[in-house]
Amino acid sequence: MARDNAVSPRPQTGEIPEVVIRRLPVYARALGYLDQEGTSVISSRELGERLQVTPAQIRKDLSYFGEFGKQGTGYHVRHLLNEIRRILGVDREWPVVLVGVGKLGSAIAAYGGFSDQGFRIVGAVDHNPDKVGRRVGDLTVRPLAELESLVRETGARLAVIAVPAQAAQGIVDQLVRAGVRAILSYAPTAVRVPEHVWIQYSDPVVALQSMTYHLNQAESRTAT
Amino acid sequence: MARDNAVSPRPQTGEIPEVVIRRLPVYARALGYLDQEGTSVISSRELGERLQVTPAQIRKDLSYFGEFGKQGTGYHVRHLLNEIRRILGVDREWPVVLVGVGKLGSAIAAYGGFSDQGFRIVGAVDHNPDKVGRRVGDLTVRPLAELESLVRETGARLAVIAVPAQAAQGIVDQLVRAGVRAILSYAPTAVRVPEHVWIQYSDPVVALQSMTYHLNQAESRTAT
DNA sequence: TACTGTGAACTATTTCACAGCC
DNA sequence: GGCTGTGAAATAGTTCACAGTA
Repeated sequence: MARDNAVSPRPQTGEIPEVVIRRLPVYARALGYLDQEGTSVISSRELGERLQVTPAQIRKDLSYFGEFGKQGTGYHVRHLLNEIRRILGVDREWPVVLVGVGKLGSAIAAYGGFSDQGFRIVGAVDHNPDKVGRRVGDLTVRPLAELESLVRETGARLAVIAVPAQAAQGIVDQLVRAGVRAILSYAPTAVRVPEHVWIQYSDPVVALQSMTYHLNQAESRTAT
Repeated sequence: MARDNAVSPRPQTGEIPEVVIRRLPVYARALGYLDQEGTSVISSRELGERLQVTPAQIRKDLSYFGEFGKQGTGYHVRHLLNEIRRILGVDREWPVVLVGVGKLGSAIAAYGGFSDQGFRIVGAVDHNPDKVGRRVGDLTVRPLAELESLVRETGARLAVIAVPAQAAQGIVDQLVRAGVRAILSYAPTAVRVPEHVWIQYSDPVVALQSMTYHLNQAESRTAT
């Protein structure tokens, strides 16, 4: 995964840490709710309480991108939200291709939460001929062979994959070849991507397994 | 989230970093595949290539828990896998309750990947009366009112929630009250939990949004 | 020779604490 | 008075580099 940053409109010094970028969407989401609730101004302390994050962290994170707050007052919710959305590039629509429409893939296709946030699933493909032609969400499933042309036609730079582990690397290679630059993978395996391509994994089993460690610890502590 | 560790069977010095614990399941998953493929021994370098992680990191991570390798050779796959499974506490079955059986929740209930890894979904509840009584996977959906008794009866310490943002905090509070100690949340919002309860979030939109930042950066670099 | 396990060095991230401002 | 923005200090995490060993 490429990590280099560069020219920016802000007087930014050096690199912006990846962890900071990962927190920005969380801030944006909370600000969206606050805005809906009619809150127009919020301090880093209040936002931090809501998100269970320290106020200093919020302020420091935002300071990488500019000065968005007002001393003595806090942040204007709507304004900060817009700024973060602009920074993240989510102030426009992103076409996304979906690979794999098994149970999880179908749920993703039907999930409204993407389009709400500007991610439009523009096509879905599946390896399984039985699935091809089926409707999921408002899409018709296309054959895997059409994956690369789908990416090229739609200009999608983002893909979500929900395929079995053995298929993942091959799919990723095809996506990359066709021009995809960021992949969210639900396949339970690690894959290799070139430097300029971003990948993120989401595996519920991995998440649960790291929590069982702590439950065990707590238990053995009690037992002692 | 509590972070304290304590007595341990190993000559372990101090705390084990949370990041290390999060990588353990990833190592375990890869070792499982290696074992299936018939690989019996692997070096940190080879495993690192597969996972796109430095060999030093793998060795360091494992060293928190003991000495599992052989100099000049590497690690015995099956043995290391068993050790990691034991460390994570996934060498036994964990009952899990599922809250919310909308599209995502149903996909989770039907997903075989959990039971393969020792997570058995022992019950599912939903707020919506229309969903109550339906079958998902091999479960019958129960009313939300039965959530606490379900947790108590099954002794579940783990929960997966897939509910709307507004419902999340209330559900979490009920789960905690009933004795749940770790929650995997697909609700698109942050919630508050007491110190002794672990929570992990998984929101695809958040994941995608942090990637669009980088795509934008790459684009503006090219444009300049 | 080819590897592990690990202190020590380095790098990254978080938190503190306070000047400056509304 | 209450809050932001931010250097500096403190912590946390990663990588190096090598002694030890099969």
